Amino acid sequence: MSRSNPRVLSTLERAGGFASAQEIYRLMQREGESIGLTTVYRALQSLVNDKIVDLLRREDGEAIYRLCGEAHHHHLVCKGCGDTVEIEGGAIEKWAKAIAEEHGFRDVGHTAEIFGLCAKC
Amino acid sequence: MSRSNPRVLSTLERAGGFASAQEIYRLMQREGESIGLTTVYRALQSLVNDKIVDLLRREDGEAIYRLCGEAHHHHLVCKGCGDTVEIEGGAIEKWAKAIAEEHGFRDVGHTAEIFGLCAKC
DNA sequence: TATGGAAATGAAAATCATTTTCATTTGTGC
DNA sequence: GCACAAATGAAAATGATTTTCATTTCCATA
Repeated sequence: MSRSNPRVLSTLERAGGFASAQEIYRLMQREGESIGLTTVYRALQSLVNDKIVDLLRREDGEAIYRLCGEAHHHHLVCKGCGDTVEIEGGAIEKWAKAIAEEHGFRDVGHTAEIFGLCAKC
Repeated sequence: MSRSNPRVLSTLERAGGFASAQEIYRLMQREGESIGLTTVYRALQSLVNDKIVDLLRREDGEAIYRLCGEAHHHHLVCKGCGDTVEIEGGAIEKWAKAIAEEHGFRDVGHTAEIFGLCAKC
């Protein structure tokens, strides 16, 4: 039953604990690992079932997988050059939690991103 | 320039202000409206650009469009039933602004969404 | 050590939302 | 009426994800 392929999990870890199925597949290829795309998808599904990774969505709808418990962070992205800064979101975490509780929600996650023009652009 | 087809907007309203492009298309077909799927997509994109509707994602990644008020707000979305609550984000506005300034960014916007399971699910 | 079946694998095809292309139609000002 | 821009939509392209199915790998047991 457990199709949680350890090579896929380890690649996700190496990717910074955050990547799409396609990215993981490409990464494994580049590293000379022999694996099929189908297997990557199945392994990720299995990891989600086992609650070892979270399934989120990018803005364009593509599925991205994140290791559970991975300290998650947010991004400050430049609209001009695409430069990205990882930021801590302590304030956000509290805000999300408070709002969710207020409305009776549980099992709560969130996404937050800031975008603008960096100093250079 | 304005491709905000009024028939599409009115169908989205009739659908309860919440539907996917495919659903709107099917609904219009069923009602005997003659329209192409492409036009539905273009009209929705245009409505999103004009900030007349919000673009969200279902669990499976499909885009769903939702009528929204003018005021900038955030969403608390139920992963189970898709129920959505519009929330004020005063804290977020300040946080985003502060972080952006700290890194020398200007012309700043942000996105933030909270998701979880609502009381009913 | 064989062997039989269950689980895992992956290539290729299928699916499905969305976007692009491009030829045609519609609308508007002159 | 006429020219030209904008709108339309059918069909093809795209891209992520899932399904199919034949093959391979494991593993327990004879």
